Amino acid sequence: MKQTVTDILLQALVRAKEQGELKLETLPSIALETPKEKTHGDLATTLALTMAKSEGKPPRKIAEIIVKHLRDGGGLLEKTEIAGPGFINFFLKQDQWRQTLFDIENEGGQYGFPDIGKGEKVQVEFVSANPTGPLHVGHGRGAAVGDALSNLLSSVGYDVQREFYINDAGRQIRLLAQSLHARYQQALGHDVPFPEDGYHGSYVEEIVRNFIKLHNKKFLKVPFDECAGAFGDFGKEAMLADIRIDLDAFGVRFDSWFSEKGLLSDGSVQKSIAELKERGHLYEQDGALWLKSTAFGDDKDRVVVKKDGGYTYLATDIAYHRNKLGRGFTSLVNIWGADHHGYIPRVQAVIQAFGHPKDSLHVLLVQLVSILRHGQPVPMSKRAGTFVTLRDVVQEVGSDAARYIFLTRRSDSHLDFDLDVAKEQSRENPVYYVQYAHARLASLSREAESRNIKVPARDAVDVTLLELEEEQNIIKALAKYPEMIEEAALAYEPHRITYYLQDLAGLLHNYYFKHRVITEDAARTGAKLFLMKQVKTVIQGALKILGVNAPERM
RNA sequence: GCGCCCAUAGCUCAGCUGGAUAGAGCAACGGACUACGAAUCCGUAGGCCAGAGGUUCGAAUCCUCUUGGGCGCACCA
Repeated sequence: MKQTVTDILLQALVRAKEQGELKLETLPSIALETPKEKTHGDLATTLALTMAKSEGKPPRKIAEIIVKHLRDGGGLLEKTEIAGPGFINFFLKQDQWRQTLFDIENEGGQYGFPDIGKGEKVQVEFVSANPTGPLHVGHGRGAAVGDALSNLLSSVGYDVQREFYINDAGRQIRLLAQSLHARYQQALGHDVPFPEDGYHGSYVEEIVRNFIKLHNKKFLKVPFDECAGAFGDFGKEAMLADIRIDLDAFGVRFDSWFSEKGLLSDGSVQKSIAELKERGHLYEQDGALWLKSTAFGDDKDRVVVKKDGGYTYLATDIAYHRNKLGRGFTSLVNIWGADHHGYIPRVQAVIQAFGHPKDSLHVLLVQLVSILRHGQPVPMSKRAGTFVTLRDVVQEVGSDAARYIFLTRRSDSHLDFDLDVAKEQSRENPVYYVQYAHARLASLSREAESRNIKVPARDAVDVTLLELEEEQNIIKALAKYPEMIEEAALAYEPHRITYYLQDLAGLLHNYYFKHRVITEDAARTGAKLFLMKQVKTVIQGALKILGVNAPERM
């Protein structure tokens, strides 16, 4: 619809040029928007305003010229008017709007998902928590955002892979091993000190209990350095199993679990470094090997191989991103905690050092989540082991509420997660507000069915009977859905879907409260049921992207 | 000290890559259940978009500075 109007405008411009009324040295890009104010029409363009300078004419004058040359072959437009300083407002014929109802009827769950990806391979890497402790709410937010984004991208035609990067190589795992070792000794009666910055959570003791069941006192007299691997591996596997359980309960599944350790053991790191050396992006200084990342906009160069011969974290990340690029993704999306933002220029430098454009990597930052109870923040400290886990939250408020609330903000803004609100079953809780709209519609169709009233088929419905203002509003909202989806996908902003849903649910509730759907008027009832059916389809599809259930009953 | 992000109603936040009179929810106040689900709806009030300059037909949006917050600045992971 938007495209058609754009075409009409373009043709008008061409005609105006032919008749010498406009200079049109460069063809302007035509931006159409939907005005907030209804009296400003259904679509509007600022074309005349933007052209004013290059044409050397007052914008209203230009608008008049354009409008004069408009030819609406398809009978799309009801009227066109010039307003304000030179806006051109288009009023569409009602049929145009109503057509969207048939579009939804025809396309069903596919409605609103244009194929913009065209099968391009995209990878979304998210959560990637260290397997040294349970997932906390911050990870949950990352999981919700990553999963919804993946759903969104794959719905618009991208071939999406979801990957979890396992940081299983470094000091963290060693620290976990030390913590386990200490608890192991303690559990078996040896009073050994607990490592200074070890993991204090009670889950460590639980892992140790399982360890003892398996190995008994086998490692009691073994020096730590000789059994670090055994403890580390056991701990890692236990934590990963735990993480999978939590993610599963949260409805998040990964296509791929990628181990950092593997990059070291299979020689990838060495190969990557060799390649960068060949490309001339590495140099030696002070006994260390540096990446010349400043060449790509980083504010300082970074060490890759330390003086002592050890690799930095960047070294494995170089290998990891080289590996990703080698898998043929045209676009990589990394979802990171916001505290890693300083790391972005470094990794983008890596991408470019391998000869890929900077923007083939998109880093989405996810801000921290503060948990509130009764409006008061719940204190969290990782050191003291008192952080709120994702498991706790999902158990308390449910997966739907948690996921939805995680997606009610832009990912890079702080989020206050109030447990009491999340459990509340009212308008204050956006999940219920939207789910209730869906359940209401389900209830409505049950009601219609019980009265033996059927939703009419597409060729048996008279949608011109949908004349009420509230019905128009709903239809327009439905027509805007594909646009919203496309924008959300291109901007990597799944939160837009929650806002859209709240808006649509609001329109539905408003309408539903004011007007009866099922009446004595059979034709009108049919048209309304048809409309309601399409609303339900859209709500259901949007919730599916978010990974939230669309209940038939609540 | 350098860099990144943020500042919008009392609170929590949207604001669609510069558009027309800045929007929701909560809280406050006042209303609506003899009909398909009141887990809902309607109304009122609430703003110098942190401040100051600039860019232009037009700025919450872009640029500069100031103030006030958050976070990064390792041969840690």
